[in-house]
Amino acid sequence: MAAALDVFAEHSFEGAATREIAARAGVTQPLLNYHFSSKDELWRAAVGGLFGALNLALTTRESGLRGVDELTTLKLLVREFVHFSARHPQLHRIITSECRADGPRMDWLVDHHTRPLYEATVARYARLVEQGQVRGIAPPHFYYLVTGAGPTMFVLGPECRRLTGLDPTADEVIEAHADAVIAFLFQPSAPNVPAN
Amino acid sequence: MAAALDVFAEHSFEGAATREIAARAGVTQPLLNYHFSSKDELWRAAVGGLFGALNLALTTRESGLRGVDELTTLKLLVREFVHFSARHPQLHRIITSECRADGPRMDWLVDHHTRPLYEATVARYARLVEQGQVRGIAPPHFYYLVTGAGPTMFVLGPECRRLTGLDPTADEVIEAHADAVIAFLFQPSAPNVPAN
DNA sequence: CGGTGGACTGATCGAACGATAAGATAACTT
DNA sequence: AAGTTATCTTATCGTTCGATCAGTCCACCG
Repeated sequence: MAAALDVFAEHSFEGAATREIAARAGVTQPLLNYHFSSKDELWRAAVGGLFGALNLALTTRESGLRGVDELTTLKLLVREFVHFSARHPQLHRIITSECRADGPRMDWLVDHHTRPLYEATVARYARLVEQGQVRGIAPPHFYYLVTGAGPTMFVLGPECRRLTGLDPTADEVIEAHADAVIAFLFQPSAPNVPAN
Repeated sequence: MAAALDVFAEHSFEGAATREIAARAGVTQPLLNYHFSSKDELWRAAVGGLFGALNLALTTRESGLRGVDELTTLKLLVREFVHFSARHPQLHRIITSECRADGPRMDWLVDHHTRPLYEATVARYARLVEQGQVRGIAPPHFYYLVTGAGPTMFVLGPECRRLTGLDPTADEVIEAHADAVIAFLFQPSAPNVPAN
Protein backbone atom coordinates (compact mmCIF):
# COMPACT_ATOMS: atom_id res chain seq x y z
CA MET A 1 0.00 0.00 0.00
CA ALA A 2 2.84 2.39 0.86
CA ALA A 3 4.56 1.21 -2.31
CA ALA A 4 1.47 2.07 -4.34
CA LEU A 5 1.37 5.57 -2.87
CA ASP A 6 5.02 6.16 -3.68
CA VAL A 7 4.74 4.96 -7.26
CA PHE A 8 1.45 6.78 -7.92
CA ALA A 9 3.03 9.95 -6.54
CA GLU A 10 6.30 9.62 -8.47
CA HIS A 11 4.70 8.90 -11.80
CA SER A 12 1.07 9.80 -12.45
CA PHE A 13 -1.73 7.29 -12.49
CA GLU A 14 -1.07 6.58 -16.13
CA GLY A 15 2.69 6.45 -15.78
CA ALA A 16 2.65 4.22 -12.72
CA ALA A 17 3.36 0.59 -13.56
CA THR A 18 1.62 -2.00 -11.45
CA ARG A 19 4.69 -4.20 -11.93
CA GLU A 20 6.82 -1.56 -10.19
CA ILE A 21 4.34 -1.27 -7.31
CA ALA A 22 4.40 -5.03 -6.91
CA ALA A 23 8.19 -5.15 -7.06
CA ARG A 24 8.55 -2.52 -4.32
CA ALA A 25 6.06 -4.40 -2.20
CA GLY A 26 8.00 -7.61 -2.72
CA VAL A 27 5.20 -9.44 -4.50
CA THR A 28 4.29 -10.23 -8.07
CA GLN A 29 2.10 -8.13 -10.30
CA PRO A 30 -0.93 -10.43 -10.71
CA LEU A 31 -1.35 -10.42 -6.95
CA LEU A 32 -2.46 -6.80 -7.14
CA ASN A 33 -5.20 -7.76 -9.57
CA TYR A 34 -6.16 -10.49 -7.15
CA HIS A 35 -6.63 -8.29 -4.08
CA PHE A 36 -7.82 -5.24 -6.01
CA SER A 37 -9.85 -5.92 -9.08
CA SER A 38 -8.24 -3.19 -11.15
CA LYS A 39 -5.59 -0.49 -11.14
CA ASP A 40 -8.30 2.08 -10.40
CA GLU A 41 -9.39 0.28 -7.27
CA LEU A 42 -5.82 -0.01 -6.05
CA TRP A 43 -5.46 3.73 -6.56
CA ARG A 44 -8.63 4.51 -4.61
CA ALA A 45 -7.53 2.27 -1.75
CA ALA A 46 -4.11 3.92 -1.53
CA VAL A 47 -5.38 7.50 -1.80
CA GLY A 48 -8.23 6.85 0.59
CA GLY A 49 -5.78 5.56 3.15
CA LEU A 50 -3.63 8.65 2.85
CA PHE A 51 -6.60 10.99 3.22
CA GLY A 52 -7.67 8.98 6.20
CA ALA A 53 -4.28 9.60 7.78
CA LEU A 54 -4.66 13.34 7.16
CA ASN A 55 -8.12 13.44 8.70
CA LEU A 56 -6.90 11.41 11.65
CA ALA A 57 -3.99 13.79 12.24
CA LEU A 58 -6.24 16.85 12.06
CA THR A 59 -9.04 15.48 14.25
CA THR A 60 -6.69 14.18 16.94
CA ARG A 61 -4.93 17.55 16.97
CA GLU A 62 -8.26 19.29 17.26
CA SER A 63 -9.57 17.05 20.00
CA GLY A 64 -6.52 17.94 22.05
CA LEU A 65 -7.48 21.60 21.88
CA ARG A 66 -10.86 21.69 23.54
CA GLY A 67 -11.32 25.02 25.24
CA VAL A 68 -8.61 26.79 23.24
CA ASP A 69 -9.82 29.90 21.41
CA GLU A 70 -10.72 29.48 17.76
CA LEU A 71 -7.92 31.59 16.30
CA THR A 72 -5.21 29.62 18.08
CA THR A 73 -6.95 26.39 17.11
CA LEU A 74 -6.94 27.29 13.42
CA LYS A 75 -3.28 28.31 13.62
CA LEU A 76 -2.35 24.99 15.16
CA LEU A 77 -4.45 23.08 12.64
CA VAL A 78 -2.63 24.87 9.82
CA ARG A 79 0.66 23.99 11.46
CA GLU A 80 -0.42 20.36 11.65
CA PHE A 81 -1.42 20.52 7.98
CA VAL A 82 2.02 21.85 7.01
CA HIS A 83 3.72 19.09 8.96
CA PHE A 84 1.56 16.43 7.35
CA SER A 85 2.25 17.86 3.89
CA ALA A 86 5.97 17.76 4.58
CA ARG A 87 5.90 14.18 5.74
CA HIS A 88 3.48 13.04 3.02
CA PRO A 89 4.06 15.17 -0.10
CA GLN A 90 2.50 12.32 -2.09
CA LEU A 91 -0.97 13.59 -1.21
CA HIS A 92 -0.66 16.91 -2.99
CA ARG A 93 1.31 15.36 -5.81
CA ILE A 94 -1.52 12.95 -6.47
CA ILE A 95 -4.19 15.66 -6.21
CA THR A 96 -2.26 17.79 -8.68
CA SER A 97 -1.95 14.83 -11.03
CA GLU A 98 -5.66 14.18 -11.03
CA CYS A 99 -6.57 17.84 -11.46
CA ARG A 100 -4.83 17.79 -14.81
CA ALA A 101 -6.73 14.84 -16.17
CA ASP A 102 -10.04 16.10 -14.68
CA GLY A 103 -11.64 12.69 -15.04
CA PRO A 104 -13.71 10.33 -12.89
CA ARG A 105 -10.93 9.97 -10.32
CA MET A 106 -11.15 13.74 -9.79
CA ASP A 107 -14.88 13.41 -9.11
CA TRP A 108 -14.18 10.65 -6.63
CA LEU A 109 -11.51 12.71 -4.87
CA VAL A 110 -13.75 15.76 -4.47
CA ASP A 111 -16.85 13.85 -3.41
CA HIS A 112 -15.16 11.58 -0.88
CA HIS A 113 -12.28 13.59 0.55
CA THR A 114 -11.61 17.11 -0.68
CA ARG A 115 -15.05 18.62 -0.16
CA PRO A 116 -15.38 17.73 3.53
CA LEU A 117 -11.94 19.20 4.15
CA TYR A 118 -12.86 22.34 2.23
CA GLU A 119 -16.17 22.83 3.97
CA ALA A 120 -14.62 22.40 7.41
CA THR A 121 -11.81 24.83 6.63
CA VAL A 122 -14.12 27.46 5.20
CA ALA A 123 -16.56 27.18 8.10
CA ARG A 124 -13.76 27.62 10.63
CA TYR A 125 -12.33 30.59 8.78
CA ALA A 126 -15.69 32.27 8.23
CA ARG A 127 -16.37 32.12 11.97
CA LEU A 128 -13.13 33.99 12.68
CA VAL A 129 -13.95 36.58 10.04
CA GLU A 130 -17.34 37.18 11.68
CA GLN A 131 -15.61 37.71 15.00
CA GLY A 132 -13.24 40.16 13.32
CA GLN A 133 -10.17 38.24 14.46
CA VAL A 134 -8.62 37.91 11.00
CA ARG A 135 -8.49 40.01 7.89
CA GLY A 136 -11.36 38.81 5.78
CA ILE A 137 -10.90 37.63 2.23
CA ALA A 138 -13.23 35.41 0.25
CA PRO A 139 -12.97 31.84 1.67
CA PRO A 140 -12.00 30.19 -1.64
CA HIS A 141 -8.95 32.41 -1.91
CA PHE A 142 -8.01 31.72 1.70
CA TYR A 143 -8.32 27.98 1.10
CA TYR A 144 -5.98 28.07 -1.89
CA LEU A 145 -3.52 30.27 -0.05
CA VAL A 146 -3.29 27.56 2.60
CA THR A 147 -3.15 24.58 0.26
CA GLY A 148 -0.68 26.43 -1.95
CA ALA A 149 1.69 28.10 0.45
CA GLY A 150 1.75 25.18 2.88
CA PRO A 151 2.75 22.11 0.87
CA THR A 152 4.50 23.55 -2.20
CA MET A 153 7.96 23.72 -0.64
CA PHE A 154 7.75 19.99 0.06
CA VAL A 155 5.93 19.00 -3.12
CA LEU A 156 8.77 20.66 -5.02
CA GLY A 157 11.25 19.17 -2.57
CA PRO A 158 13.96 18.13 -5.05
CA GLU A 159 13.86 21.57 -6.64
CA CYS A 160 14.01 23.20 -3.20
CA ARG A 161 17.07 21.14 -2.32
CA ARG A 162 18.85 22.20 -5.50
CA LEU A 163 17.83 25.87 -5.37
CA THR A 164 18.21 26.70 -1.71
CA GLY A 165 20.46 23.99 -0.29
CA LEU A 166 17.83 23.42 2.40
CA ASP A 167 16.66 19.92 3.20
CA PRO A 168 12.84 20.12 3.08
CA THR A 169 12.57 16.98 5.18
CA ALA A 170 14.51 18.44 8.11
CA ASP A 171 12.41 19.24 11.14
CA GLU A 172 13.75 22.75 11.58
CA VAL A 173 13.01 23.61 7.93
CA ILE A 174 9.47 22.29 8.24
CA GLU A 175 8.94 24.25 11.44
CA ALA A 176 10.34 27.43 9.88
CA HIS A 177 8.03 27.06 6.92
CA ALA A 178 5.03 26.51 9.18
CA ASP A 179 6.03 29.68 11.04
CA ALA A 180 6.21 31.60 7.77
CA VAL A 181 2.85 30.34 6.52
CA ILE A 182 1.08 31.13 9.76
CA ALA A 183 2.74 34.52 10.08
CA PHE A 184 1.53 35.47 6.62
CA LEU A 185 -1.95 33.99 6.92
CA PHE A 186 -2.76 35.37 10.37
CA GLN A 187 -1.27 38.80 10.48
CA PRO A 188 -1.41 40.50 13.83
CA SER A 189 -4.04 43.16 13.84
CA ALA A 190 -1.44 45.52 15.33
CA PRO A 191 2.27 45.62 14.38
CA ASN A 192 4.93 44.05 16.58
CA VAL A 193 2.59 41.48 18.04
CA PRO A 194 4.42 38.16 17.75
CA ALA A 195 2.64 35.51 15.73
CA ASN A 196 1.66 32.36 17.53
CA MET B 1 4.17 23.04 -29.77
CA ALA B 2 1.09 24.24 -27.90
CA ALA B 3 -0.30 20.74 -28.31
CA ALA B 4 2.84 19.28 -26.75
CA LEU B 5 2.53 21.61 -23.75
CA ASP B 6 -1.08 20.67 -23.20
CA VAL B 7 -0.47 16.94 -23.39
CA PHE B 8 2.67 17.05 -21.26
CA ALA B 9 0.76 19.06 -18.66
CA GLU B 10 -2.33 16.84 -18.70
CA HIS B 11 -0.46 13.60 -18.40
CA SER B 12 3.10 13.51 -17.14
CA PHE B 13 6.11 13.06 -19.37
CA GLU B 14 5.76 9.32 -19.13
CA GLY B 15 2.00 9.29 -19.60
CA ALA B 16 2.03 11.67 -22.55
CA ALA B 17 1.67 9.86 -25.86
CA THR B 18 3.50 11.36 -28.82
CA ARG B 19 0.66 10.08 -31.00
CA GLU B 20 -1.79 12.26 -29.06
CA ILE B 21 0.45 15.31 -29.36
CA ALA B 22 0.71 14.72 -33.08
CA ALA B 23 -3.05 14.23 -33.43
CA ARG B 24 -3.80 17.50 -31.62
CA ALA B 25 -1.30 19.29 -33.83
CA GLY B 26 -2.91 17.78 -36.91
CA VAL B 27 0.16 15.84 -38.04
CA THR B 28 1.34 12.28 -37.81
CA GLN B 29 3.45 10.87 -35.02
CA PRO B 30 6.73 10.15 -36.86
CA LEU B 31 6.90 13.80 -37.85
CA LEU B 32 7.70 14.67 -34.25
CA ASN B 33 10.68 12.32 -34.34
CA TYR B 34 11.74 14.04 -37.52
CA HIS B 35 11.76 17.60 -36.18
CA PHE B 36 12.79 16.60 -32.66
CA SER B 37 15.08 13.64 -32.42
CA SER B 38 13.36 12.22 -29.36
CA LYS B 39 10.50 12.68 -26.94
CA ASP B 40 12.94 14.28 -24.49
CA GLU B 41 13.99 16.92 -26.97
CA LEU B 42 10.38 17.71 -27.81
CA TRP B 43 9.73 18.15 -24.09
CA ARG B 44 12.68 20.50 -23.64
CA ALA B 45 11.59 22.59 -26.63
CA ALA B 46 8.04 22.93 -25.34
CA VAL B 47 9.00 23.70 -21.74
CA GLY B 48 11.74 26.08 -22.82
CA GLY B 49 9.25 28.00 -24.89
CA LEU B 50 6.86 28.32 -21.97
CA PHE B 51 9.59 29.53 -19.61
CA GLY B 52 10.63 31.98 -22.29
CA ALA B 53 7.11 33.36 -22.33
CA LEU B 54 7.20 33.78 -18.54
CA ASN B 55 10.54 35.56 -18.63
CA LEU B 56 9.30 37.77 -21.44
CA ALA B 57 6.17 38.71 -19.50
CA LEU B 58 8.16 39.52 -16.36
CA THR B 59 10.92 41.50 -18.06
CA THR B 60 8.53 43.56 -20.18
CA ARG B 61 6.49 44.31 -17.07
CA GLU B 62 9.63 45.31 -15.24
CA SER B 63 10.96 47.50 -18.04
CA GLY B 64 7.70 49.44 -17.94
CA LEU B 65 8.35 50.28 -14.31
CA ARG B 66 11.60 52.23 -14.46
CA GLY B 67 11.66 54.76 -11.66
CA VAL B 68 8.96 53.04 -9.60
CA ASP B 69 10.02 52.19 -6.06
CA GLU B 70 11.17 48.64 -5.43
CA LEU B 71 8.31 47.56 -3.18
CA THR B 72 5.68 48.53 -5.73
CA THR B 73 7.74 46.92 -8.47
CA LEU B 74 7.88 43.60 -6.63
CA LYS B 75 4.15 43.73 -5.93
CA LEU B 76 3.41 44.28 -9.60
CA LEU B 77 5.81 41.53 -10.62
CA VAL B 78 4.04 39.13 -8.26
CA ARG B 79 0.74 40.22 -9.77
CA GLU B 80 2.10 39.55 -13.25
CA PHE B 81 3.31 36.14 -12.05
CA VAL B 82 -0.14 35.25 -10.73
CA HIS B 83 -1.72 36.27 -14.01
CA PHE B 84 0.76 34.22 -16.01
CA SER B 85 0.18 31.21 -13.76
CA ALA B 86 -3.56 31.54 -14.26
CA ARG B 87 -3.27 31.73 -18.03
CA HIS B 88 -0.60 29.03 -18.25
CA PRO B 89 -1.15 26.52 -15.43
CA GLN B 90 0.78 24.01 -17.53
CA LEU B 91 4.07 25.48 -16.31
CA HIS B 92 3.61 24.59 -12.66
CA ARG B 93 1.93 21.31 -13.53
CA ILE B 94 5.01 20.29 -15.50
CA ILE B 95 7.41 21.47 -12.79
CA THR B 96 5.47 19.48 -10.21
CA SER B 97 5.57 16.43 -12.46
CA GLU B 98 9.32 16.58 -12.85
CA CYS B 99 9.94 17.19 -9.16
CA ARG B 100 8.43 13.81 -8.42
CA ALA B 101 10.66 11.88 -10.77
CA ASP B 102 13.73 13.92 -9.74
CA GLY B 103 15.64 12.84 -12.83
CA PRO B 104 17.76 14.48 -15.52
CA ARG B 105 14.85 16.62 -16.73
CA MET B 106 14.72 18.11 -13.24
CA ASP B 107 18.42 18.99 -13.50
CA TRP B 108 17.79 20.61 -16.87
CA LEU B 109 14.85 22.60 -15.50
CA VAL B 110 16.78 23.97 -12.54
CA ASP B 111 19.97 24.75 -14.45
CA HIS B 112 18.32 26.46 -17.41
CA HIS B 113 15.19 28.11 -16.05
CA THR B 114 14.31 27.78 -12.39
CA ARG B 115 17.57 28.95 -10.84
CA PRO B 116 17.74 32.30 -12.65
CA LEU B 117 14.16 33.00 -11.63
CA TYR B 118 14.90 32.05 -8.03
CA GLU B 119 18.06 34.13 -7.83
CA ALA B 120 16.34 37.19 -9.24
CA THR B 121 13.39 36.83 -6.89
CA VAL B 122 15.54 36.34 -3.82
CA ALA B 123 17.81 39.28 -4.69
CA ARG B 124 14.84 41.56 -5.13
CA TYR B 125 13.28 40.42 -1.87
CA ALA B 126 16.52 40.64 0.11
CA ARG B 127 16.96 44.24 -0.99
CA LEU B 128 13.53 45.12 0.42
CA VAL B 129 14.30 43.34 3.67
CA GLU B 130 17.53 45.35 4.00
CA GLN B 131 15.53 48.52 3.53
CA GLY B 132 13.08 47.36 6.19
CA GLN B 133 10.12 47.70 3.85
CA VAL B 134 8.84 44.15 4.38
CA ARG B 135 8.73 41.70 7.22
CA GLY B 136 11.83 39.60 6.77
CA ILE B 137 11.66 35.85 6.54
CA ALA B 138 14.29 33.58 5.09
CA PRO B 139 14.26 34.00 1.27
CA PRO B 140 13.64 30.29 0.49
CA HIS B 141 10.43 30.35 2.48
CA PHE B 142 9.34 33.56 0.80
CA TYR B 143 10.01 32.02 -2.61
CA TYR B 144 7.87 28.98 -1.88
CA LEU B 145 5.12 31.12 -0.40
CA VAL B 146 4.93 32.95 -3.73
CA THR B 147 5.20 29.91 -5.99
CA GLY B 148 2.75 28.06 -3.79
CA ALA B 149 0.08 30.60 -2.97
CA GLY B 150 0.11 32.17 -6.42
CA PRO B 151 -0.50 29.36 -8.90
CA THR B 152 -2.16 26.62 -6.82
CA MET B 153 -5.71 27.87 -7.29
CA PHE B 154 -5.23 27.60 -11.06
CA VAL B 155 -3.13 24.44 -11.05
CA LEU B 156 -5.99 22.81 -9.13
CA GLY B 157 -8.47 24.57 -11.40
CA PRO B 158 -10.91 21.68 -11.89
CA GLU B 159 -11.01 21.06 -8.15
CA CYS B 160 -11.53 24.77 -7.50
CA ARG B 161 -14.44 24.83 -9.92
CA ARG B 162 -16.11 21.90 -8.17
CA LEU B 163 -15.41 23.06 -4.60
CA THR B 164 -16.08 26.77 -4.82
CA GLY B 165 -18.17 27.24 -7.94
CA LEU B 166 -15.70 29.91 -9.02
CA ASP B 167 -14.29 29.89 -12.54
CA PRO B 168 -10.50 30.13 -12.07
CA THR B 169 -10.10 31.35 -15.64
CA ALA B 170 -12.35 34.39 -15.12
CA ASP B 171 -10.51 37.69 -15.03
CA GLU B 172 -12.18 38.91 -11.84
CA VAL B 173 -11.29 35.69 -10.00
CA ILE B 174 -7.67 35.94 -11.13
CA GLU B 175 -7.51 39.56 -10.04
CA ALA B 176 -9.07 38.78 -6.68
CA HIS B 177 -6.55 36.03 -6.08
CA ALA B 178 -3.67 38.30 -7.01
CA ASP B 179 -5.05 40.84 -4.54
CA ALA B 180 -5.19 38.17 -1.82
CA VAL B 181 -1.66 36.92 -2.49
CA ILE B 182 -0.17 40.42 -2.47
CA ALA B 183 -2.13 41.48 0.59
CA PHE B 184 -0.83 38.51 2.53
CA LEU B 185 2.75 38.66 1.25
CA PHE B 186 3.24 42.39 1.71
CA GLN B 187 1.46 43.25 4.90
CA PRO B 188 1.22 46.90 5.73
CA SER B 189 3.59 47.81 8.52
CA ALA B 190 0.66 49.54 10.29
CA PRO B 191 -2.94 48.29 10.40
CA ASN B 192 -5.66 49.76 8.22
CA VAL B 193 -3.26 50.78 5.50
CA PRO B 194 -4.80 49.49 2.27
CA ALA B 195 -2.62 47.04 0.34
CA ASN B 196 -1.50 48.05 -3.09
C1' DC C 1 -5.54 -37.77 7.40
C1' DG C 2 -8.04 -36.34 3.28
C1' DG C 3 -10.13 -32.41 1.29
C1' DT C 4 -11.60 -27.75 0.56
C1' DG C 5 -10.69 -22.81 -0.15
C1' DG C 6 -7.96 -18.71 0.01
C1' DA C 7 -3.33 -16.77 -1.30
C1' DC C 8 -0.01 -16.47 -4.65
C1' DT C 9 2.93 -17.25 -9.02
C1' DG C 10 4.42 -18.15 -14.01
C1' DA C 11 2.86 -17.75 -18.58
C1' DT C 12 0.59 -15.15 -21.76
C1' DC C 13 -2.94 -12.23 -24.01
C1' DG C 14 -4.18 -7.89 -26.93
C1' DA C 15 -3.26 -3.06 -26.95
C1' DA C 16 -0.46 0.95 -26.95
C1' DC C 17 3.99 2.86 -26.50
C1' DG C 18 8.57 5.33 -28.75
C1' DA C 19 11.36 4.83 -32.44
C1' DT C 20 12.91 3.57 -37.11
C1' DA C 21 12.93 2.49 -42.19
C1' DA C 22 11.47 3.23 -46.64
C1' DG C 23 8.95 5.70 -49.86
C1' DA C 24 6.13 9.69 -51.61
C1' DT C 25 5.54 14.69 -52.29
C1' DA C 26 6.87 19.50 -52.46
C1' DA C 27 10.32 23.13 -52.97
C1' DC C 28 14.39 25.09 -54.12
C1' DT C 29 18.85 25.23 -56.84
C1' DT C 30 21.52 25.38 -61.05
C1' DA D 1 14.22 20.68 -66.89
C1' DA D 2 16.92 17.74 -64.05
C1' DG D 3 18.64 16.94 -59.60
C1' DT D 4 19.02 17.63 -54.75
C1' DT D 5 17.22 18.58 -50.31
C1' DA D 6 13.69 19.19 -46.90
C1' DT D 7 9.19 17.66 -45.43
C1' DC D 8 5.77 14.37 -44.36
C1' DT D 9 3.38 9.72 -44.48
C1' DT D 10 2.58 4.59 -44.26
C1' DA D 11 4.18 0.43 -42.41
C1' DT D 12 6.38 -1.83 -38.84
C1' DC D 13 9.81 -3.03 -35.28
C1' DG D 14 10.66 -4.39 -30.25
C1' DT D 15 9.11 -3.21 -25.68
C1' DT D 16 6.03 -2.58 -21.97
C1' DC D 17 1.55 -1.99 -20.28
C1' DG D 18 -2.93 -3.89 -17.54
C1' DA D 19 -5.40 -7.85 -17.28
C1' DT D 20 -6.52 -12.86 -17.45
C1' DC D 21 -5.93 -17.86 -16.82
C1' DA D 22 -4.23 -22.16 -15.29
C1' DG D 23 -1.86 -24.19 -11.85
C1' DT D 24 0.87 -24.42 -7.19
C1' DC D 25 1.25 -23.92 -2.32
C1' DC D 26 -0.30 -23.69 2.35
C1' DA D 27 -3.55 -23.24 6.17
C1' DC D 28 -7.51 -24.78 8.23
C1' DC D 29 -11.51 -27.92 9.14
C1' DG D 30 -14.03 -32.23 9.79
